[in-house]
Amino acid sequence: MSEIINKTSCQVCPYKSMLFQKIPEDQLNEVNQCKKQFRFKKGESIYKEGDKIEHLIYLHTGLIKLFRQSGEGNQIISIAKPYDFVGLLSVFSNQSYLYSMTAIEDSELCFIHIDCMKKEIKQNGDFAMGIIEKMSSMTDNLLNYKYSLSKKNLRGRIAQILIDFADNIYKTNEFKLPVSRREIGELIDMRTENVIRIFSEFRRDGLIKINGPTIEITNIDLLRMINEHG
Amino acid sequence: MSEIINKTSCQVCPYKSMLFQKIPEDQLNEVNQCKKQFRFKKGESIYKEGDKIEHLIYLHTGLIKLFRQSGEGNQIISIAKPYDFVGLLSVFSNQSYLYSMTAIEDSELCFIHIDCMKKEIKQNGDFAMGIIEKMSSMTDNLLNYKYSLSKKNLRGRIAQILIDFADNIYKTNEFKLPVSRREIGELIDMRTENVIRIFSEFRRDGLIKINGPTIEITNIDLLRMINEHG
DNA sequence: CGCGGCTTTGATGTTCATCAAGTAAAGTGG
DNA sequence: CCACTTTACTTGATGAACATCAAAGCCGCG
Repeated sequence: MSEIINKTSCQVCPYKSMLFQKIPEDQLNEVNQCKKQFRFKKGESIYKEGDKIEHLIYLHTGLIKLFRQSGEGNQIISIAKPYDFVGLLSVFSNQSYLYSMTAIEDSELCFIHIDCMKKEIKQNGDFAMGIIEKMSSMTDNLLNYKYSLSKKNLRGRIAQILIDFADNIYKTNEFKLPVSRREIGELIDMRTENVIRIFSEFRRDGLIKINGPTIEITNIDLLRMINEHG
Repeated sequence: MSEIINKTSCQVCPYKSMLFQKIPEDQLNEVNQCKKQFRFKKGESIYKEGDKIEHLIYLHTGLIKLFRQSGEGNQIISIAKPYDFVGLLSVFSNQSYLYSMTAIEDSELCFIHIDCMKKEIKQNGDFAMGIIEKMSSMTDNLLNYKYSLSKKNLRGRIAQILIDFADNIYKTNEFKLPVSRREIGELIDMRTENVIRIFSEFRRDGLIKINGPTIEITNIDLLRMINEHG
């Protein structure tokens, strides 16, 4: 089960976001009042599609998947990593969450009450502008990511996701995959069988090594080539 | 060539957006000072990818396509219709436009200087909150649209775009297509030949009539079925 | 008139989803 | 702790959907 943990005061929080740096001392105290910190274990559900939106979630450590149930089989929208505002893009236009969220690694999260955010936005123009800029760049990134995926063939998509894990999430060429083959398929829109097939192909061709759940990228240059030209 | 046209004062503008209704009289006068109105003819380019961002564009009448050049062949991101803020999603996080914009019908646009928008956001919390809500719902819609497209087969995609034109843009079952077959392909991610093939198929099956550039939907119920189940 | 762009149809090939079947790993209850 | 069930992983065979290639008609425009 998720557990509540002691609050770090925003003033000294090591995860203090660029955004909250724009808030003066006294207002930051208000934010402190309306936030809670939680720890979720790998596999635990944080919110489900349709739950009432009450908090904006800021991810300190861990990984969260955002996904949507669509008949048989889910669709993963994105994977949030530390310093991300999880689901920021839709919290301000909906009464309830459009996506479910589940921790895919042990995670620590800061829950900030949405009314508190709104109040802050209304009374602090710089903060509002910061939120807008953040939303704007998140949208750009998401669209870019999805568009570049949709143009690629299957090998190119697998290459992209491996590079993404190595470069942007784990910052190393050897890492433990936090998602199953099926989940990878749900994220980059292909069948589980083909995810496996191309992993095997990459292994045979010496691009990666697979040791149980851990992946080591052994030829990142070629992988980048496949990512670009796939 | 595009021509500048006389400004309507925001106070009495018939296109006055939900957003600007939140701005009090005196501040609205400031907005009036920093806006220009233009008329563009069908086919005219408004901005190109990479141009410096100086204005937020609000579409009064007409249609605008947002697209991106990607090597051979463009990719159409979306088609903006009256009362849309064109490109709102990325104007606040970039120095230059990520997408090109071209009028695909004769259009009238209101150009509001971006600095003016930012100033308004900072000094008016309700307005800021309005922009945030607008961005949030635009992102939701865009993602929904693209996801529902990507899951469909080609017939389903053509059905969706026809329904979209009929329901959301022209509000009638008979309309003149503002885009070529190739552009339709660029929007819903398929080859020109297949766009044509499926149009012909739909014509043979009595779903639509094609008279030169105009399309008449003759069996919208079946078209909706194909849209849902394709 | 001839050139280029848009449209159309047919033939062919590739990519990927689907189906099938089997192994390994991990959770479940007695 | 072991039988049992379920879930993840893996490989091969087949077929459907779609891209690609080719060729020709149409139309506007210089």
